[in-house]
Amino acid sequence: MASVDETSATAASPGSAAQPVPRPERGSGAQFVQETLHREIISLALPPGAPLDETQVARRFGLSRSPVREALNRLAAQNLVVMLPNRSTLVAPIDLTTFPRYVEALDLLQRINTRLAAQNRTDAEILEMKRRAELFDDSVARRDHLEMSASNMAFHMAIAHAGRNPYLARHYEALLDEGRRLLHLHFDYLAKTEGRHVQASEHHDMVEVIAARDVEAAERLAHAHTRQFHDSFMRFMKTNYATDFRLDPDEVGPSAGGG
Amino acid sequence: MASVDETSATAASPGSAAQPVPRPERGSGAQFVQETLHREIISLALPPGAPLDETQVARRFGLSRSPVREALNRLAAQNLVVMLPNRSTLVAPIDLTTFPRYVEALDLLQRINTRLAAQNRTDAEILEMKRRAELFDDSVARRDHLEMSASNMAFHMAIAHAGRNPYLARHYEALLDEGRRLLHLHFDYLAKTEGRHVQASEHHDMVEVIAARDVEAAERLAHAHTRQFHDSFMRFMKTNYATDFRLDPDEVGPSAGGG
DNA sequence: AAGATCTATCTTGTCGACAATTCGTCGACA
DNA sequence: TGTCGACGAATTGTCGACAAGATAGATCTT
Repeated sequence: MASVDETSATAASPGSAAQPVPRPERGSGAQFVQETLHREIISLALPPGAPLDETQVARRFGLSRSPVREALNRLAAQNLVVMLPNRSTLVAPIDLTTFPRYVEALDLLQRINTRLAAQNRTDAEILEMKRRAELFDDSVARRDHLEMSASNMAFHMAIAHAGRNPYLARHYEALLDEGRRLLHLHFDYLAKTEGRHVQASEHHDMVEVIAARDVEAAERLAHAHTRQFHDSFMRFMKTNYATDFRLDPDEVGPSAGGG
Repeated sequence: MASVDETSATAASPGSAAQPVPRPERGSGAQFVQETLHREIISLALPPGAPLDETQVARRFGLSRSPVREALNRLAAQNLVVMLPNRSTLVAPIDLTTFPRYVEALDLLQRINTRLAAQNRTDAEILEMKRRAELFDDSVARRDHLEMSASNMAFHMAIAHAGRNPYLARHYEALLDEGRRLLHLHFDYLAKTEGRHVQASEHHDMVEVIAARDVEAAERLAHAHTRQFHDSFMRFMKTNYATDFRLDPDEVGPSAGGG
């Protein structure tokens, strides 16, 4: 199911891939487990609420429980799994009732980071943003969902890094990463119901105003971008989960409007 | 600075910083290690850059390396320690050059959380805020530095919880926790140079405007509160580290969320 | 027969041990 | 005398095993 990217190019490893038996290189055992589980959780291959038995995961990766436990701990710190004390650990459930709160937070961080990028960006960072935007376009063309959410996040993180505030960038990154599961939910919906409506041009527009150092326009576009995601996801919710979810109709971003 | 060498603490030495008291508490040894180290790092009893040898920490707590490793992993997720791969793990250094960036992030989160609290607070939460504010006053009166930074954080988190956005509250909490080390640096300075200038009344003022649901005043006070911390810390920096630190004179909080 | 209790099994938390890697020191050589 | 290489010590990453706590099923009681 999931593509196996070889993180280890060890000696004498010609082409062995796509097996639950990776190369247990010293020091990278836990990291490999973490990255693999991360990918599978993000892509919803591991559905929310699925139990993650330490022994079973250890057997699957051909490792002992120690590196698995370490990987689970790190994933728990990212809020991707929840570890019940003395009980099983399971993939973090998605609480859709907090979606408006999530968008509220995402909107704020997206706006401030994009705004700061317009203030502080260098020319080299503009080129990097363009490269990331094109990589996102490529993944969209290939309909590679995992690559889409990954390259989308990479694009926005390129902006955040240009903003030069590691604290805001870190929190923004955490929010984006958590939101990738929602994106995948969204992707499945778009693939099943109608043609994809991904507004790739928005990314390029954002780069343009950042390059022009237009601070206000950058924040406005960032806000619109969040809102686009919000509206699209709400449509998805209304059609699929037709039950009254009481997703309250708060405006996205409390004092954002108009700027 | 006053480096506290805790590595020499053995089984029978009641050290000042490192208490070798072994806790036979069954079921949550790792949590105890985490909380103890957290406290000692926050209070600067474990100075930034101090090495944390797994074996030594394990010996100190009378545990094996497994729970210690788990505790260190969680602390690493909180950016309180850094784990060099295949090498020692040490207490996270404090990069004072990023202080303006830190304040920038703290200001934003403080303003939005306080603003949301003014919007969404209940009467019970107002009472809780008042209780927390008084607990802070008590700790100030007792000159208990650890309690001061803890109760200050608890007060602001009471506000954040009233704001009803768990994502913004979580990031705010992380920033406050990271900032506690700066507060302790600050406390030492205040104790050594002049009488304490802690504006305890600011907390009560904040509660008042939140109780009155005055959204704009709440954000304004939150901003002023951050600025107070910023200015005070900058004075501390200028006197103690008289070197040209190039702490850039950016305005605290450019024009981010405010409308 | 329904509910509570006890037991069997499973899972986690912790432990001690081993292997691999890194760092410091010593020695050799130009 | 300065630089390079090897050896040794120390620390981390990983492993298998054991005990405590929890879950589920079976048994007993009313």
